[in-house]
Amino acid sequence: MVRMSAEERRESVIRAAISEFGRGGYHGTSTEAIARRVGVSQPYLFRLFPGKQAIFLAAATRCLSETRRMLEEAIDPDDPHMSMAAAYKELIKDRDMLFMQMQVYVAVAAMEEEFGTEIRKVWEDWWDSMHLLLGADVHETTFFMSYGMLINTLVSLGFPPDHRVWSNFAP
Amino acid sequence: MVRMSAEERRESVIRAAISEFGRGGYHGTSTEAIARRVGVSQPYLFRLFPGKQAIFLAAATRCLSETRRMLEEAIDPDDPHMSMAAAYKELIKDRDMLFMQMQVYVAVAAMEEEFGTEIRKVWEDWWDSMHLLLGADVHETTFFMSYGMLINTLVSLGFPPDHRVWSNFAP
DNA sequence: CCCGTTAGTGATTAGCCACTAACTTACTTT
DNA sequence: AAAGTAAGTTAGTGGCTAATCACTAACGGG
Repeated sequence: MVRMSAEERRESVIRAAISEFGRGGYHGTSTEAIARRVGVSQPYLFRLFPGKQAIFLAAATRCLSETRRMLEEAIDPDDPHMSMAAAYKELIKDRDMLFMQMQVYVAVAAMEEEFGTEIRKVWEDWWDSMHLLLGADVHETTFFMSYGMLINTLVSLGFPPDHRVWSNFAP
Repeated sequence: MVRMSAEERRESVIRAAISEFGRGGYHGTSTEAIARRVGVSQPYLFRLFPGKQAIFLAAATRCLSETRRMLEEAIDPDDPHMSMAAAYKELIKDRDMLFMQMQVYVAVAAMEEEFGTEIRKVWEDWWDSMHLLLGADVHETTFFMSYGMLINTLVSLGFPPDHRVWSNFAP
């Protein structure tokens, strides 16, 4: 048994939660499954977090801000178009994170009052950050985020990279 | 009590399922809830469909092909860009359908083997149809579908129409 | 080395949910 | 009107799950 500080454990829980919720969604994931992945008993999660919703919310915000951070690092403001491809390629690598992103969107749709306000804020910040990086051009920003969302969809649906629906992304 | 033919009932079930699954997702929706909305006892669903998965799959394919049909009707091949806005506006009206679309994507991600093959086929057909309508220009098609997926996201997240993340869509 | 604090567990429970079996009600056909 | 068939119900079961409670093991400071 490895003892950790509560803060470190919470960190592990968030990472595990991103993977588990990413696959099963909010309702399809049991706290048991998360606990198992962390390597800790299920009741202990409720000492680290007030409830399942809190775990999901922590994982959700982490997922979005982490994704944002990766994009910020990958984009070159001097040549946004060229660096965009590289940025997306980076994102696609982490399937768990990408699935979780989609789960966040549907979770907000389903549980507006629980998650809406907080998640919108994080997403908004992300949008603003991209907006600045891309030269504060609304068309450019919308274009960029659109592509991201389509990629999310294509990955979620499991289309192989050589499928024609991808044809615009690998020239 | 209103008696219907099994076929008519199945139709009602599919419509109810789109609404219910759209909100709760696969795991967050009980067959009880669907039955209640249809106005029928819960066990009877299992006479109309072999199981919950079958209901979801029927609702999922219906949702995608219905969405496709609406777009096909709304797009004017002579002026795709102008008609696109109108097409999307039409789609956004039916929140249940839009939410269901998102739920389909995450459901495929989570349950590849159950839904993957069938859903990919329907989506592929949709993509091909748009591709033709838009003059078989890969850039144009990708652009179009991208915008659609971003709109899905923004609606799911519940951003009000006057929010800046929408600024590119209401010129 | 002891004792307060912090990390962690085992057992349990109330509620929910997909699915089954056995039965009833209503329409149709002859 | 009887018999057959298709639409629908009531009652029930086994499995799972979020959350609680009472408890134990390990660390660290004086």
